[in-house]
Amino acid sequence: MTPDTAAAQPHKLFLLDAFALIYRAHFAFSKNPRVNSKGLNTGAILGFTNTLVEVLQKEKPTHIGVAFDAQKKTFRHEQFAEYKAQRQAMPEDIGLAIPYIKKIIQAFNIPILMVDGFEADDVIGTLAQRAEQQGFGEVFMMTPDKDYCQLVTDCVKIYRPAFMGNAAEVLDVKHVLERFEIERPEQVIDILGLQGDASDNIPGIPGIGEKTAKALIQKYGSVENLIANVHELKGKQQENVRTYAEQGLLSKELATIHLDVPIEFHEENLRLEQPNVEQLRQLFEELEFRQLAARVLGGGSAAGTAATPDRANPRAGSRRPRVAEGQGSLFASSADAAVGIAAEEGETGSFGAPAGPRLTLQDVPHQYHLIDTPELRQSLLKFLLQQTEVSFDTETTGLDTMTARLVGLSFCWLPGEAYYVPVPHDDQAAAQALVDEFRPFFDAEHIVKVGQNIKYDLTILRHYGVRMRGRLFDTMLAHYLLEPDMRHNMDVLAETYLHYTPVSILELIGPKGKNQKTMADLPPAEVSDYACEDADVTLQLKHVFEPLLKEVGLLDLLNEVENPLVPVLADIEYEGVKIDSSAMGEYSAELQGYIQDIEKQIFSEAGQEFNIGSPKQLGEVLFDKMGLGGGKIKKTKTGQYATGEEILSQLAADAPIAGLILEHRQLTKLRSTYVEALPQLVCEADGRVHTSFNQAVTATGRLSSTNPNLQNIPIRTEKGREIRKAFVPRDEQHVLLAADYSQVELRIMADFSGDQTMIEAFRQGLDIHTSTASKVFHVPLDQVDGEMRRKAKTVNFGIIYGISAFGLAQRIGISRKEATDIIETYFQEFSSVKQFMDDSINKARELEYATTLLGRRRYLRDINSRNATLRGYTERNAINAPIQGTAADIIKKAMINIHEWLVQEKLGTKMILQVHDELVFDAVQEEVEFITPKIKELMSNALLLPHGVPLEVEVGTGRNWLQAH
DNA sequence: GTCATCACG
DNA sequence: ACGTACGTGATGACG
Repeated sequence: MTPDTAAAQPHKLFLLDAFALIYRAHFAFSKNPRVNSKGLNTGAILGFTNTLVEVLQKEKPTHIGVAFDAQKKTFRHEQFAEYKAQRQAMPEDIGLAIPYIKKIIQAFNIPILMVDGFEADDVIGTLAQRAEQQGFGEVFMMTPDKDYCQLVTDCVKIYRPAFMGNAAEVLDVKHVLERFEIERPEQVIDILGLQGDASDNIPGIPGIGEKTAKALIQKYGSVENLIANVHELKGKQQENVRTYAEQGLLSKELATIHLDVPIEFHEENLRLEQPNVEQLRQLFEELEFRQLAARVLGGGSAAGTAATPDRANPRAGSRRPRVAEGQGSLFASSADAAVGIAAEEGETGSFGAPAGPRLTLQDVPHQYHLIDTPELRQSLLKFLLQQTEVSFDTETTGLDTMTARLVGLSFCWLPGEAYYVPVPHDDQAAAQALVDEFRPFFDAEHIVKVGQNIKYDLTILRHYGVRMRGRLFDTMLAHYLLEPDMRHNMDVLAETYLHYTPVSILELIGPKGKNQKTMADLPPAEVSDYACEDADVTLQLKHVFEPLLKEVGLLDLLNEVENPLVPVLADIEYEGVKIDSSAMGEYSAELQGYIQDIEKQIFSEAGQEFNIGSPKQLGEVLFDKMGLGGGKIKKTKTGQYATGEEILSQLAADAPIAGLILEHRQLTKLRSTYVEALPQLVCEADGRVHTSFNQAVTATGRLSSTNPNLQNIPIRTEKGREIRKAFVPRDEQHVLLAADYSQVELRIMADFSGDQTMIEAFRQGLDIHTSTASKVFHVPLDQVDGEMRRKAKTVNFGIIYGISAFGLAQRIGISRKEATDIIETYFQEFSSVKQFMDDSINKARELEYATTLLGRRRYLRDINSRNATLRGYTERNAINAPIQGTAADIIKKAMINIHEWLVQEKLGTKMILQVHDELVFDAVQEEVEFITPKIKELMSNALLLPHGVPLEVEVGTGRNWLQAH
């Protein structure tokens, strides 16, 4: 230790637990994996390196080391054969990542610490203790793992790196003692010894969880002392502790971090050195960590520093596989209409946004053409009409389809070659004329139109009178079927599947702000490359996705359901729904009156004024000031008082204020979310509200609705229902017609399980909840009372969701024992249902996904997880996803068929909403009689269930949505 | 931007 | 023994 450095800067040692950090990083990216152009999953590497860089830059350690677990078995395996036995093999992606991570650590000149027979925590613990004994400054053990809490002292702390939005956190002795409710940090191992740790396969003692463990250690201080005083315990607990005493001691031993690892602490070995910049540069380049490279190595002119290696990248030329399809090219060579590449160079980095250089188009051979004369347009059209498949994209002045104006059109039928047609956006008549020039293309039945989120383009063109014909192929939906729980942003798809980084729109029009530019503010020549690239990338994505879909049997679902649904949804959105704004205004005033009234009462009950809408203030008033809750006060995971429905309902029995708050919540919700918000979303042009249906967000295949969400308009309470009266037909000649599937999900479950009892009930047209109640409570149908039916209904829903006794007990307010009995009886009566649930889980365990009737998949990669909570959640998904997803398949099919029929019959009735099991129509009154049976028929027969359980549809009409039910 | 809460199927 | 029913989106509060 050199005296001068010691004086200048206090010592600060960081010891990193490599595997713990790597695993965490890997799973953080599991939702949107990062894959480089060689197909290597780089999530874990990037996550780990980011964490390392962040700690170096922010915490400025003077000393640092990274500990890895030994490859060989450790002493823990010898002590306890099952230790980590159930732990799954390391995911392959992590295995491949490790060598890179080690190289990066070495390039940083940071020592890697590894001792045969020991795990990283032992190594870190030993070094930390020896450092402290030598009077070294501060030591931080960098890990997300809670086992380390046992080691914390005044000098040795845990550093939990920033994660998923949470800031970095230092845990010191005080934190540990509070969290575990203990007196000395070593007692952490007593707690862990008793409660066990499922993920490490430390058994603990049966019957003891977190709470009991804390209580027992508070009283007895240690596992040993607890066992010595076992006679003081009662009943089952005493028996358990006696029987499993040895297992408890062994568990404690397993949880103990050993501080006798044969490793010396020499501060000079851990001193932070300068990194080997050249090695890092090479590694980052190989891994394609451009932003990170710029941050760590570049600093200043990011674009300048790394542009050279990228341009020299030997793989650059092969980035865009050219697929020889489509025919003919408008230009013989690129010389004719090459668009300014120089402009792009100038643009790069001008907003300061992208830190690293991105691959620019000059890396690849492409020909993007600006088509800006009548002659060129005619020529383009001629070529377009010769194709069977063309991708196209619209450029507009904004994202709001109701107000956006068209700025340009791009087309592509050969990968690498695209055409951009600027539209005179400041002259409506000229714009219309230009669109009309291309009408033969839009009308062409023989051309498959390919697009990314093509519903948007359809809607824009619809405002120019275009009704697209011919088949559609949406790359966003293609990816949605391949990876339903990921995002489907085109730039990310291009990176992942084409290993290509498109020009970001940010680079083109700048960041959001008050002077937000639009495409209309740029010269066509600048928009051209961007627009052409979008069409080009989209076409290439289609060529990647199509074979992938075929391989997994999803191509039919895409072509028969998702793609044909696009124009249906576009029409629904375009049509919109009429809202009676003045009725909303009146109701708003009425609600406001109730709210003020209740507010006064609440303040008088509380004896003070406060913000009722702030859960924080509310919790303080209720529990601190008023002392409600009688001891058992629940907190949320962030440590605030929980004040949810459930809690307040319980309090309402003895504290009137709780009921008032619930009422206040309900009314303010209705006011702000619906009554106030909806009239503001009425479109000026046509006085209607246009929601957006998102076809690619849910994991199960359902649609979702935003802006506004019209799938959650109130109906369950009286005051909420009132809002539905403001949803009205377009005029006196129309009515609202609502068609609902009755109990689709239960019917699907009955059918899938083949349960004869339940199928018979549906065949006979019985009320399914009453019928269930009769079976479960062993009473004749006519003796089922309301209470029994209510319980049976809850059970039926519970089944669909993957029931648990606890959940059922909570929901119908009975004991867990009673709930267990009900479930048991249910499964006796409906034994095939039980079989179906087990089969669903077993099948999912094998495949790691679940499927719907039409083959839609939901991946369930955690179904074999050793984390019981996660596994349980995934198992419930294995049961629910096929049911919910099949219901979605069915109604989507119905929508397509009904839409087609309405168009074909040239009817004036329009479909205007979908609410999962319900379709709403703005129906011409004279057509009602004609369409009602047909809609019923098309919905009932949209798909046939394998065992033939019939689908029933109820139809109603009225002067508003409420009446229509 | 995240959290807690609550509207719907 | 864990923790506890499936799927969404909008809001106001707060940092």
